[in-house]
Amino acid sequence: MPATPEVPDGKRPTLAHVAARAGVSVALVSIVMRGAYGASAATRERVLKAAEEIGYRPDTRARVLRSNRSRLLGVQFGLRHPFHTDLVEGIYAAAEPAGYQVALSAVAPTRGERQAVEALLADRCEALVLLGPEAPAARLAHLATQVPVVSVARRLRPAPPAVDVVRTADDEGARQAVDHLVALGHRAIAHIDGGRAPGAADRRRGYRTAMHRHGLDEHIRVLPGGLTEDDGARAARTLLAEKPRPSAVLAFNDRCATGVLDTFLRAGVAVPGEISVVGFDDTSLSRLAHIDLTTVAQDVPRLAELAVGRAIARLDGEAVPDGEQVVAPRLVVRGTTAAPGTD
Amino acid sequence: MPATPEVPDGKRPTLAHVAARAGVSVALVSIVMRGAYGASAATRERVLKAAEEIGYRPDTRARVLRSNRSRLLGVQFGLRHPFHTDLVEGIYAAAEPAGYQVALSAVAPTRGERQAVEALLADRCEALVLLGPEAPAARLAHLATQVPVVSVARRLRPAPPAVDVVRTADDEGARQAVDHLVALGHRAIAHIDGGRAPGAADRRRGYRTAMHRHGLDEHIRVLPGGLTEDDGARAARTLLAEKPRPSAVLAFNDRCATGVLDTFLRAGVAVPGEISVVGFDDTSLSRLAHIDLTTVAQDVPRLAELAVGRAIARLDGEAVPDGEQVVAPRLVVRGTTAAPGTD
DNA sequence: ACTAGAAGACCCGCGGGCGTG
DNA sequence: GCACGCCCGCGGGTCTTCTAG
Repeated sequence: MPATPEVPDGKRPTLAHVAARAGVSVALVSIVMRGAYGASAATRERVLKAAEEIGYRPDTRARVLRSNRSRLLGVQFGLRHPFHTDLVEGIYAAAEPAGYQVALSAVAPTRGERQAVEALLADRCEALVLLGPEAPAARLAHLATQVPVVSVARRLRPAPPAVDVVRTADDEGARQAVDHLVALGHRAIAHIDGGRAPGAADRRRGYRTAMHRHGLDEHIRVLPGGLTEDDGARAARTLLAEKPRPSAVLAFNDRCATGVLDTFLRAGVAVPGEISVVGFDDTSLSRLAHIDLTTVAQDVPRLAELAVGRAIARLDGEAVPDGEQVVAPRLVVRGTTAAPGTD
Repeated sequence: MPATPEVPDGKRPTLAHVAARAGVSVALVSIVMRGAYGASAATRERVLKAAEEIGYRPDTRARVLRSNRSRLLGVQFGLRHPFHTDLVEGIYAAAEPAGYQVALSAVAPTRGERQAVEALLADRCEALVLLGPEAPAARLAHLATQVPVVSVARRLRPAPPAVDVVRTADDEGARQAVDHLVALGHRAIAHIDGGRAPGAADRRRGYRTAMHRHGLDEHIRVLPGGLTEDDGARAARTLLAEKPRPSAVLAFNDRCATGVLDTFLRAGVAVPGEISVVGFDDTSLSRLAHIDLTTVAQDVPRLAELAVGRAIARLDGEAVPDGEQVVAPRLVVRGTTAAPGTD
């Protein structure tokens, strides 16, 4: 029996198996598998053939162990947030061309942010990209002492040193929405907010400031909301019960806006005829033909690209200036907004 | 200068650093970190303190390399499918108590199933749990020669050897929906199908069979649909244009049903007054108060538990009988179904 | 004398077998 | 019998060395 059997039973083939089969050294197989310089074309072909035949597959875990780099980006996200899943798609698209792998760690009912991050770190991720993290700023700062940390869509005030923030100019987005509505002729514009959700404070502030600038202070109206459809529906029911109803509503996000829309439709309140509705995020939800929601788009590919780029820059030891990267939002006008009283 | 400096600059602390700091051997630290037997309480405390101080964190990749088991379950899922993300939550809940970690690999526009699976395998996952895989059965069979494979929600005919299938009795679910509608007095019940999506064929067949059993052959009507809201909306528009409209619609899934609902609402067609709508999956979408969709529930926790259980059983070398694990669906009656003509 | 191609030693961080006091 | 240390190997990358041309 040979020292290294060609077909290792139920076990995973290794470099040694390939080497034995191809009749070369292990080191040479390593060179070939990495596509590195130092093997002749003929050998290369023999080795690749042998690897193919026994179904060899490089073991990333062993590889990482040796080379001190893992080239792994850890991403924490919420399974239930469409905005997060959209971002994850963008992160894959940005990371892989840069030569980085992505490790996903979801936040779920049975799995908090702490666990999600611990898993990523134990897995040797070189940097952490956290989508809408709700952990205390101090915790993020502590993490950042161990590994580069990028907070996406969650502003941190005061900014802890070394924690990068990539976010949309939420206040500016709210302003664009208000400007649009005012230009259409609206005056009584209400805002259904996101409570303590990441970004909510800025959107609220942006709304208030914009209303003030238009001299509409007396129409400022912030209703408690949240980030789910139910939150939006609840706030919408409050509005329905009112005598002079606002003629337009800016919701915290698209999910919230969807809840508002649906509640109005069911109550026979025409949108945008009787009331205009604006969302936030431009998730796939709002783009659907039958929702057709006017919304403030976050530039997801750009956010993903910046987040990945920032993490990589830190890893490459570039002198990255502290400070946020703020991406401009863009209002997308669709079918849920119109001049008031357009019935 | 000591052989192993206590604070390894920017590097990750290892067992050796902890050992040096605590003044014990590396092996002993290993024992303590694993909570294994063989260390005195005093030593244990000293070691843990040292580890804490320098921020030591076990390296799963090295650990995996050493112990031939990785205790890692690879999960492939679609970021855009709420049903998948719900399942992922269930898989976390089922796997972690059983002592298995979960590795997520998403299918995205820039990342096909092939890439997703390759990443999982390179990462040394011991088994693969594929949610609604669309790869050819032959490919799945090939994978199964290397590692246990569980296909969730995708039936395989003929069943390849060694590929486990965990799925809902889709035909039975469609039957329950039809029975419910017939009991309410409906006769003209249409089905918006899912094309070639996993499960679509069975739901279509279940619908046809049920209609036939009720003597409603002449009312059988299958419209081409799909798994997104837009697909549902498109089919709904087709129905709107018809003269004698069906009085009820069974949609392929909840997303599709949502599209149908919205289109009807916008057209002023009352649901369930003029037309009843039934979805499939019971995703969080349908449970929302303002959608309140009657739907066929898939037992997500059970599916997740079976999928994980099956994978683990294979890994434990249990003699698992080939064959599918079929989970019963359960109709959840909510607000979108009623007797016909209840206006 | 110089180079491409190939081989061997050793290391990464950790866990287990076996030994020692 | 308990607490602990030494040594080796998991799979693969890197550095050094050796050989043939």
